[in-house]
Amino acid sequence: MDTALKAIADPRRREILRLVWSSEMGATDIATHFHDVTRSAISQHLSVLRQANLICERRAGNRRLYRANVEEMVRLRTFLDQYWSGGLDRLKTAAEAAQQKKENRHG
Amino acid sequence: MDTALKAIADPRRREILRLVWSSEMGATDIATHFHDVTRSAISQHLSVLRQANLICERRAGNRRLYRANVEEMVRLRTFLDQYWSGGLDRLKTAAEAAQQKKENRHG
DNA sequence: TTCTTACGTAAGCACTCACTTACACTAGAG
DNA sequence: CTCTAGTGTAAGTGAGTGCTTACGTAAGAA
Repeated sequence: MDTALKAIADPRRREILRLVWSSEMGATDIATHFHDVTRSAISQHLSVLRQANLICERRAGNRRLYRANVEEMVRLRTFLDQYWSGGLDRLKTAAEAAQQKKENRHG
Repeated sequence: MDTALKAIADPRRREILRLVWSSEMGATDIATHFHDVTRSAISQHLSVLRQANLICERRAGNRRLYRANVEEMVRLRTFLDQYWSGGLDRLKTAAEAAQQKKENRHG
């Protein structure tokens, strides 16, 4: 989970994820999308994303097709959502404490 | 924004944020919460969080009270939400493309 | 003033990261 | 087999990170 979070903390990798989110793409196609960086760098970014389980790889003859692992991204999103809401809940805890007591007495 | 994302990618900093989310805490109090790391390390983590604008600092006599900058965290959450939903939208784009054309002609 | 508490910060170290160049490999075409 | 397109990977580099120890500083107590 931490690995995934660090993986998406990099803007280049987020861009890669966007590229392969809805459609499969070969590594070279992905690399061609970035003009300020080497194909090798992109390949290593793909490695990081693969290790974080954020992308899936499929081999087709010569090529390797990548697509985002939406399941894992949803898990990541859920994790963050719980983190946020956990914090937000604390903000309300004091205010809700009395309220919940009342509700309990009324229930 | 990227700075903030990298800041919360560290579990220790996420824990710190949780601590100061709902209540102010002094730096030493925060450090005391972690038994496997020095007060100095925590101070540097606080620096990172401050630079990412994720915490606010208030001075009270000798002490420095920290609290989470909820506004910034909400901004970060919104940014990620747009990122996720942007990806999910792409999943539906093909299906919706024809639909939207129809709607435009009808409008 | 001196002492203590509560903190930041510089210096150094081991490690990781993003990147490049260079090379190795695999699959198909000829 | 050779040639080429598509791709991973080793090696090296400069920058950044997380940590520690050691020191510096601001605020109040005695």
